[in-house]
Amino acid sequence: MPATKSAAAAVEHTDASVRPRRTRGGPKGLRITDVAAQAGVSPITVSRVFNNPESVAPQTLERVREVVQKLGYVPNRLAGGLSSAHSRLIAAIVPTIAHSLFSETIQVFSETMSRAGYEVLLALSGYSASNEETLLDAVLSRRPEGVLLTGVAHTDWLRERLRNVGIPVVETWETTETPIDMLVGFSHYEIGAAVAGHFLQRGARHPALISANDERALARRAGFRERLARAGIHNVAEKIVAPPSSVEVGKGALPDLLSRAPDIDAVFCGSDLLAIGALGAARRMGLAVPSRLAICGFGDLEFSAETIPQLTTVRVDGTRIGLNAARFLLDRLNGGRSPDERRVLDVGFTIVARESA
Amino acid sequence: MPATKSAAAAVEHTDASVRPRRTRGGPKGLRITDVAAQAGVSPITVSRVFNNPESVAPQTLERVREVVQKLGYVPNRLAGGLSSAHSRLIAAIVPTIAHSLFSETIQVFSETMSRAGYEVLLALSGYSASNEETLLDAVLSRRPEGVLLTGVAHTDWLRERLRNVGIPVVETWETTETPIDMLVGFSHYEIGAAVAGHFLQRGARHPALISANDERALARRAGFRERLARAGIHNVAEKIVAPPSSVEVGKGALPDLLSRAPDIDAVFCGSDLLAIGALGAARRMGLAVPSRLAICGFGDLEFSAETIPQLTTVRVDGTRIGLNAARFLLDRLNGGRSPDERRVLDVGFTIVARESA
DNA sequence: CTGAAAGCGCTTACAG
DNA sequence: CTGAAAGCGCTTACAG
Repeated sequence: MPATKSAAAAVEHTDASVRPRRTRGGPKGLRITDVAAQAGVSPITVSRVFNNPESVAPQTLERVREVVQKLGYVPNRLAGGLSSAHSRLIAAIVPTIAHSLFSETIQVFSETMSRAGYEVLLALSGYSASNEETLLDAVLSRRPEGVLLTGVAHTDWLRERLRNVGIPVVETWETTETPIDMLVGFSHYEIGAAVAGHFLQRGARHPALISANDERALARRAGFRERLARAGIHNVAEKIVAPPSSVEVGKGALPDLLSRAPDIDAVFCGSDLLAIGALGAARRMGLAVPSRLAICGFGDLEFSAETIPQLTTVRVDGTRIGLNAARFLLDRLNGGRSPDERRVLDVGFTIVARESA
Repeated sequence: MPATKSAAAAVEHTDASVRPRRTRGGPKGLRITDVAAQAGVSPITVSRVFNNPESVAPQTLERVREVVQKLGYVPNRLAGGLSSAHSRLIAAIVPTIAHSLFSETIQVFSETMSRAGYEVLLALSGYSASNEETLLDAVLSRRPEGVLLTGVAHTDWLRERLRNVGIPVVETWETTETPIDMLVGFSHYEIGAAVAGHFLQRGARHPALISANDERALARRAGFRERLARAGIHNVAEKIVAPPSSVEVGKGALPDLLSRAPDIDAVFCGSDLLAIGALGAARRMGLAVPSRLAICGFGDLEFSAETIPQLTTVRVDGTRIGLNAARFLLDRLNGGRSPDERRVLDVGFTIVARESA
C-alpha cells in the first residue's frame, strides 16, 4: 500500500513486469487505484467520493477523504473527461483582455463558471477571423462543454463547426438577428446613432469619427453616419485606425483629421483610449474641449467619466454581460433549459456626459 | 465509410452490438479511426499527421489532411493528453484581470504560449489564499505542464504541492529570496522606498499612505515606511482598504485620512484607481495637487501618467513580465533548460512624474 | 515510412 | 451502498 508518492513509485516498478513496454506516466502521479487500495475500497467508490458523494456511506466517505488528503491525490480530469464525456471546461474566445472592457466580462464569467465547477480555457484571438478559426479548433480539441464568443461577426465555417459540435454557445458584446445560439449584448449601431444624436443636440455641425476597423467599431460608425445623414450631414470626416487602439494612436489621429477637415467640432472615438489621446492632442493644439471640440469615447474604463470631465463616453456594463453569459450557459448545462430555446439579452448602454459638456 | 458526422453516427450504431453496454459519446464525435478508415491508413498514421508530420510520407500526409478537412475532424486532446502524458495546457492563477495590469501580463503570456502550441487555463483567485488552494487543485486535475502564479505569498501547502507535482512554475509580479521555482518580478518594497524618497526630495514632511491590504501592497507600504523612518519620519498616517480598489474607495479614503491627519502633504496610493479617487476628493476639498498635496499611484494604467499630469505614478511593465514568464516556461518545456537552473528576472520599475509635479 | 497491441486513468451501466 | 468488467480516444514502444 503506497503511503507516499515515492512508495507509489515503488509500486509502479513492481508492476513493470506486468505491463511490458510501458512506464509512461513514469514514477509520478497517484492514481485512483492507489487511493482505493489504501482506503480498502474499489476505485469506483473513490470516483463516487468526488463525483457523487451522496451515494457513498458516511464512514466510507470519510475514510476515502482522509486517504485522499494524506496522499495528496488529485483526480486526473483528462481521464475523467474522456471517460465521462464531460470535460467541465468552458472556452472563452476574446480578441484581447489587455486595457479592455472584455476583461471585466471574462472576470465575472470566469468567477461564475468556476463557482459552478467549470474551468475556463482562455483563447485570445486578436482581431483576426483566421486566428479565431485556428483557436476554435485548438479549443475544441479540449472538448469544452460550452463556448463564449465575442461579437457576432464570425465566418460561416466557424458558425457551422460550432453548430455541428452541438454545445451551447453565447455570443456577447453585440446583437444580431441570426445568433449561432444564445446572445448577450447590445447594439453598436444604436450606440453610434445615439452619439450622433447627442452631438447634434449639442449643436455640432461637423461631427467626425476616429474608429478602429474592427466589426463592432464599424457598426458604431454605420449608426453614427446614418443618424447624421438623416440630419442632412453627409460629409463626415473620418480616420480609420488599426487595432489595438491606444492613447498614442488617438493622439496621432486627431491632427491628421484636423488637417483634412479643420472645421470639425465633435469627434466620436472608437474607444476611450483613442478619446484620451485625441483630448491630449486637442490640448496641445489649443482647442478647448468640449466647447470648441466635443470628444466622445467608448467603453468608460471606470475612470474616464470620473476623472476626465471634458470627455463624454458610452458606458457598457461588461460585468452584466459576463454574468448573464455564464447564466445562459449554466442553465443549458444543468438541463434546465432546452437547446431549442434561443435566449437573447440586450443589456443596453448609457451615454455619460457631464452637464458642462 | 462515414463521410459526414451523421454517417459517423450510423457507424456508431452498427458497432453497438460489439460494445454491449456503452454508447457513451453517443452519436457525436468523429474518432481518429474514422479518419484512418476513410484515408486508408492506420490510426497511428493519423496521429502522426497531427503530432509528427515530418515522419509521414508526403502523399500520405496530404491524403490524411484532406480527409481531416472533409470530415471536420478535431483530435480529442483529453484522450491524447491522457495517453501521452502531455496536456499542452498551462495554468495561470491570477487574483483578477479586471481593471488591472495583470491583464496585460496574461495577454502577452497567453499569446506567447498559444503560439507555442499550448492553451491557457485561467484561474482567478481573488485575493484569498484558501481560494488559491482550491483553484490549484481544480487546475492540477487538468494536468497542466506549467503554472504561472501571481505574487510569491503562497501557503506552504501550495508551495509543497507544486513542488511535488514537479512541473515548471513561474512566480510573477514580485521578488523573493525563496521562489518555488522560477520568477519574473520586481521589488514592491523597493518601490515603496523609492516613492518615499521621491516625496522627501520634493520636500514633503508628512507623507501618508492609502493602501490595500494585499501582500504586494503591504510590501510597498513597508518600503515606504522604512525609508521615511530612516529620514526621521515615524508617524505616517495611513488608511488600509480592502481590495478590490477603485476610484470610489480612493475618494472615500482621502477625507478620512485628512480628518485624522490634516497636515499631510503627500499620499502614496496602492493603485492608480485609488490615486485618481484621492485626486477627485482633493479637488472637491480645494486642495491643490501636487503643490499642497502630492499624490502618487501605482500601476500606470497607460493613461494615468498621460492624462492626469497632476499625478505621479509607478510604471511597471506587465507586458515584459508576461513575455518572460512564458519564455522561462517554454525553455523548460522544450528541454533547453534544466529544472535545476533557477531563473530569476527583475524587470524593475519607473517612477513617472511630470516636471511640474 | 507504417502498423498491431497494449495501456493512459478514469467512469458507465449493470448487478447485487 | 458497493464492485467487476469494459470502454472512452488517443499514443507509446516496438518491429518491420
